[in-house]
Amino acid sequence: MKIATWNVNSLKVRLPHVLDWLQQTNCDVLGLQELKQDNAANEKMIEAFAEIGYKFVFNGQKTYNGVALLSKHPMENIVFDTPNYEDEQKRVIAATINGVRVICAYFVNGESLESPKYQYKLLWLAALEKYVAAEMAMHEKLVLIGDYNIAPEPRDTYDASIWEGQVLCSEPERKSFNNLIAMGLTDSFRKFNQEDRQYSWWDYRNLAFRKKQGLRIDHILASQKIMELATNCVVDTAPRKLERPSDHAPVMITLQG
DNA sequence: ATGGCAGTGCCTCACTGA
Repeated sequence: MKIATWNVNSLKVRLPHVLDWLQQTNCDVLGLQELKQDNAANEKMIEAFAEIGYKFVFNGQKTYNGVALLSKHPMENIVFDTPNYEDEQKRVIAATINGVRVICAYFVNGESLESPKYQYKLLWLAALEKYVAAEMAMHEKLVLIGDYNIAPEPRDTYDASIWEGQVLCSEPERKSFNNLIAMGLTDSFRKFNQEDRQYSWWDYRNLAFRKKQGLRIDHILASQKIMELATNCVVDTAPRKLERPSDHAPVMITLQG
């Protein structure tokens, strides 16, 4: 079983990339972020995904945010948004697939430490932590996948002298990431890859991708029962090389069985 | 080679992203 996450930065623009990637990887489950379209537009894409064998459930809004799950297998107990947290922004969707609880999230960016959006980020993170803790108690097999907008360590940025202490790398954000780890989740990518310069996002500007100037901010955190089945976790940079790419690359975990 | 983004929408600018 393969489970992946991908911030597509507009599903309208990236639909061909997503369709091709699903067919090439034969991925079982793909969580999407930043669809940037409302559910009326999402509904019009159900058929395109069905034609290649994927079910499509979504939590969309116009212009901003929006998340979805694509799956070859039935999706059960679909939950939209973070329970017990009022949020106009559509950032979370969850489902159980083949006995695995999959929570797909588009974490708040935060803009800068001085921004009101940063305060929103910290409150949003606190609510997500509570939600994940409750889900962990109910599901032994669980993955929290998505665009975290958090680089967990200095080596997850192309230049720590620029990024340390800044948004995406601040102590409170990393504390929240580590709170998730403390719950029993594992940063699955680092279980299999300890190399430096491993990123999942590259700025469109300044030839950042070619210069390998990126950040590792898209993650698959997995429970112990999932890690026991995991054989690999990779960032697939191939879609970032296509014409009109998303600025993020997909991250995919492979499980045996 | 000195590069100067990309997406959306009340669309030729403003806003957001990371």
